[in-house]
Amino acid sequence: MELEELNAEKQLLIERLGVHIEKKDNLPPLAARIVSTLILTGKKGCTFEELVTNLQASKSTISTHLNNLQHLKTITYYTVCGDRKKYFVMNPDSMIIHMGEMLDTWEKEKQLHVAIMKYKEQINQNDPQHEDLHFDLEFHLDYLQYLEQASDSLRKIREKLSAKTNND
Amino acid sequence: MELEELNAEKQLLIERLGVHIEKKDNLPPLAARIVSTLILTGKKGCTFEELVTNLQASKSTISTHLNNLQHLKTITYYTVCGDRKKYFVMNPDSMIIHMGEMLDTWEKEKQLHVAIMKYKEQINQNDPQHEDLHFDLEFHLDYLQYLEQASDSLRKIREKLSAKTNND
DNA sequence: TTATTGGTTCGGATAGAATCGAACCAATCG
DNA sequence: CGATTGGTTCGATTCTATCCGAACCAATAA
Repeated sequence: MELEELNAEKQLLIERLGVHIEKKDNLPPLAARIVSTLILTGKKGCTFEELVTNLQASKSTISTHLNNLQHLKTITYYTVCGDRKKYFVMNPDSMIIHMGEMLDTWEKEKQLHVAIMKYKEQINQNDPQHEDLHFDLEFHLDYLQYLEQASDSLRKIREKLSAKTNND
Repeated sequence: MELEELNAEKQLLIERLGVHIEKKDNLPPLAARIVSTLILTGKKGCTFEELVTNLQASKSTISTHLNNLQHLKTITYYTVCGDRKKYFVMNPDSMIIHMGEMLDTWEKEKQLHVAIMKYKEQINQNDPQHEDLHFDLEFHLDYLQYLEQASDSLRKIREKLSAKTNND
């Protein structure tokens, strides 16, 4: 049966994607499984109950992680009239938000490299002999350049996604 | 005194860089402090004893982390004749190695996105009505493109660094 | 009103990461 | 030889992340 097969495939992908998200975003195992489930379920979303049974976890655990993920702006929910349940879905902006955080991190990393270079230059000047022991600054320059390029690339695709999301 | 100031500056930078490395590379606090100390100390390196006193940690902790970091190829050491001590320094290839790992991760991430897209396409085909609930594949295409661009950028700078390192 | 549904909150069990202390070992020095 | 230096190993300890169960609450249904 096609349907059975597709469902098995889905479970496999949930696990595979879950492991990946767990590492990449530093999330607890079950939080990552929630996210991967929502990604692979799409627009119709999942209810609290469905997550509890599908992930075989306790209500309390699911509840806590759902709240955390909402605070992180990773997920949201919608409701339908005459139905008390919440339908949880991925936040459509989550990727854009995540990219923004990445850019901030890289910005701070750049500032750190600049600060380190300043320190190393002073040391070098303070000790003009022992040139063999002088700090090598080129690495930091190269790394800064890399961060610039990566940031540019990320900024571009973020703009592109932003435009799309706003058009909906 | 200039020297005092510079040393204070160094301690601040060790802490600041340490926190950053701890998060970025997912290392234990003390391992990250070892790495940041070595980065800010440079070619002359640090001895076991210096690390123990400077980081105010136990010998066992320092020993364990030094061994782990060597296995991770993050650090190495050199020795001088007639001196039993090891002088620990950053592995000059560590950045290149780290970039290689990053590229591998991105490659796997790409494969995951491809697998997910295949799954979603099948679901869409299997259910031609309910177009409103169909999976949106564009995001994955955009993300794949981003990963490609980022990989290219990273590969370029890796080549550049490789060439330099080999010329020494 | 009572029962059910959908969900939250809190205390505690468990497991694993990170660090330490003390005993130990191997090489050199006097 | 005995003492010191440079470092390792391993068991104990501390700390924290993750998850669970049970009690609880608020809204709707009957």
